[in-house]
Amino acid sequence: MNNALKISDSEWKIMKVLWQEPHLSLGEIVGKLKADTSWSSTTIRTMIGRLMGKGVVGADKSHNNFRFFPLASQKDCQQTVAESFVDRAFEGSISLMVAALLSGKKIHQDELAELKQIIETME
Amino acid sequence: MNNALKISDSEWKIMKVLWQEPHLSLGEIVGKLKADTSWSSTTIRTMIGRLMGKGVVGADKSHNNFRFFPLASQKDCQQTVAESFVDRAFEGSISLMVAALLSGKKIHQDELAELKQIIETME
DNA sequence: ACGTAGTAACTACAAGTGTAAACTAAGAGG
DNA sequence: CCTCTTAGTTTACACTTGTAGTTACTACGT
Repeated sequence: MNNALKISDSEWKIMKVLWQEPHLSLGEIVGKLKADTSWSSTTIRTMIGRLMGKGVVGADKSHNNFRFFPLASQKDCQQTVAESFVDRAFEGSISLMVAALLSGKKIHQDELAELKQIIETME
Repeated sequence: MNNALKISDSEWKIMKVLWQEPHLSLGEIVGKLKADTSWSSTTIRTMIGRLMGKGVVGADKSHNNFRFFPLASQKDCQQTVAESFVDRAFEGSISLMVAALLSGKKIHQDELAELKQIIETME
């Protein structure tokens, strides 16, 4: 995912399913997505095709049908999009973004603790 | 900006100019954008029109031409987009996102210090 | 009064996104 | 062997985004 490819919102949902469990068939992906979307299987298939076109999803046809799997790791994709997001909306400043997020209403105390820990393990 | 409006990448650049200095004419906006884009003035005008359509930019026609100004504050917009971004890419976990960002190569020590401070002033 | 510069307003158009129907092939079950 | 279910493939279509040309207006300076 070094290439600056754009994964759209909807496509991202499919990637999440695949990251969580690779090598799924179309039907299985549809099943997993039933929960948060009401996309038809052809819709999902279209998006998988686009993701393959973007080189972030691969397919292998073992038996009769394809099984799809991610070609880019979630970590890499997350990092890439996070960086470009921070650049675009916060001039690259992580702290500005965190400040904006923390100023929003509901910050769990846990979240703060975790954050603190991450930063400490970092330096 | 409570409405979940989408401001596209390019539009965002225009908003930034307007946030930095409101009440600019088209020509002035074009001037400010010369630095990082090579958009023609009609292109910019088109985007301003779209932003007005989305209700995030207003115009007042004082003399002969319009002066544009933001109707949504940068803070609000940043918070909105940051929240939706974290939700989409990191399941809402700020710490996950920060971890991803910090694991990227170049983290300035300053950045870390600032972050730490933000978190401390927070609890 | 007239050209010029800056704008407004309208139109355009390709690529990307969201969403899916339709048609087809092919294995699974009876 | 025939039908049903699943999946693959093709085609579609509206909306958004990026990008801009064209045409018409209007104040401003000469």
